[in-house]
Amino acid sequence: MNRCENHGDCVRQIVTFAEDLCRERGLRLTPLRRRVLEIVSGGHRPVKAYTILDAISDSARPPTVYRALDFLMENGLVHKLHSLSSYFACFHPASRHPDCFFLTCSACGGAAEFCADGIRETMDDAARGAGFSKSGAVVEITGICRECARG
Amino acid sequence: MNRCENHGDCVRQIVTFAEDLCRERGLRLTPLRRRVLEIVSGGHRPVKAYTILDAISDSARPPTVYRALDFLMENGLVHKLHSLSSYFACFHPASRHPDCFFLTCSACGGAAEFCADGIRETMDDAARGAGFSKSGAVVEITGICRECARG
DNA sequence: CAAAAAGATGTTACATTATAACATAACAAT
DNA sequence: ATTGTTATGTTATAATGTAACATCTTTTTG
Repeated sequence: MNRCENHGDCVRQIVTFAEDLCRERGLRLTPLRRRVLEIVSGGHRPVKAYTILDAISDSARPPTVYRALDFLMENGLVHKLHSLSSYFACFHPASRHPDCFFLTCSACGGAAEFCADGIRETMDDAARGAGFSKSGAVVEITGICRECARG
Repeated sequence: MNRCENHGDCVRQIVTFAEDLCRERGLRLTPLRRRVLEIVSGGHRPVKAYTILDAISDSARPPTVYRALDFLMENGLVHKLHSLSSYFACFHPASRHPDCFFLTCSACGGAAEFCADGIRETMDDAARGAGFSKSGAVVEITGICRECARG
C-alpha cells in the first residue's frame, strides 16, 4: 500500500511543511517533535505510541511521546487511527481538510488517507437530519489494498 | 439524546431479539451475556467495559466482560465505539446493516446509530477507486445533539 | 542585562483498557 | 456415564494513556 519510490523525499517534504507551518503560526518544531514526526512519517503506515517511544531512546517516557503527538495532531500533521490505536502522518497537510478519511489494509498494515467531499456531505446531511451539530468525524475503512489483493 | 419514554420496553425488545437470534443460530444467550446486554442497552449511551464489570458484581474480572462483549459484537447486538473506547447496544439489530454509523454528543455523552446508504455508497466508491477491497468501516461523528443545543 | 513569564521536557507514579494462558464448570451428544 | 464442546473463573500481565509536579529552555519585558 502506498509504495513510493523515494520515501525519504516524502518525509523531508512533510518535515519542511511542518517547519513552515510552525514558523507561520509562531510555534516551535523542537528536535523532539521533529523526531516524532519523522518516525511517524517514516513509513506509509500507522505507528503505535510505544513503538515511537522505543525508537526515540532507551530512556524516553510515555508523556514525552504523547505530548509530541498531541502537538502534531493539533496542527494537523498527524492523525490518530482510533480503530488501530495508532498514529498516522498526514501526507498532504496543506489541503486543510476538515475531516480525514482512512483506508487501512488488514493484510499489510498499510494505510492511506483520502478526502471525499461526497462522504463529508452525506455525513453532514445525516447529522443535520438528526438535529445534530457536527464538529468532527472518524472514518476508518478496513479492507485489503490493491497490492495485497494481487498477492 | 434519544430520550425515549419507555426505555424498559426498549431493553426488553433488544433482549427478546437477542433470544430469538440465538435460538435461530444455535447459540446460547447465557445469563451472563444477557446481563451484559441489559447493562449495555440500559441507557442510550455508550458504556465502558469496566463500568459493565463494576455493574456485574464485585468479583467479576475483565475477561468475563470482554468475552461477553465479543459474543454480542460478533452477533451484531453491540457495537464498539472506538473513539470513546465504549460499547453501544444496537437498537435495531434486525436491519442487518453491513456498516453502522454513529453520532455521539460531546455534551451529554449520548449516542445514536444511523444507517445512511449514501455514506456507505460513497465509501464503497472511494475504496474501489483506491483499488481497495472494503470489508468494514468505522464511522463516528462527534458533535452536539439537538437536546443539548437547545440548552 | 536580570528577572519574570511562558513553554517544553523530564520524571514518577498511576489510571485505563485489554488479553494470554490455564483451570474449572456447565452443557450437549451420543 | 463418558466424552467433547462451550462457557466461565482466575491469575497475571500487556498495552495504552494521563496526572502531577520538577526542571530546564526560550521568550518577553522591565
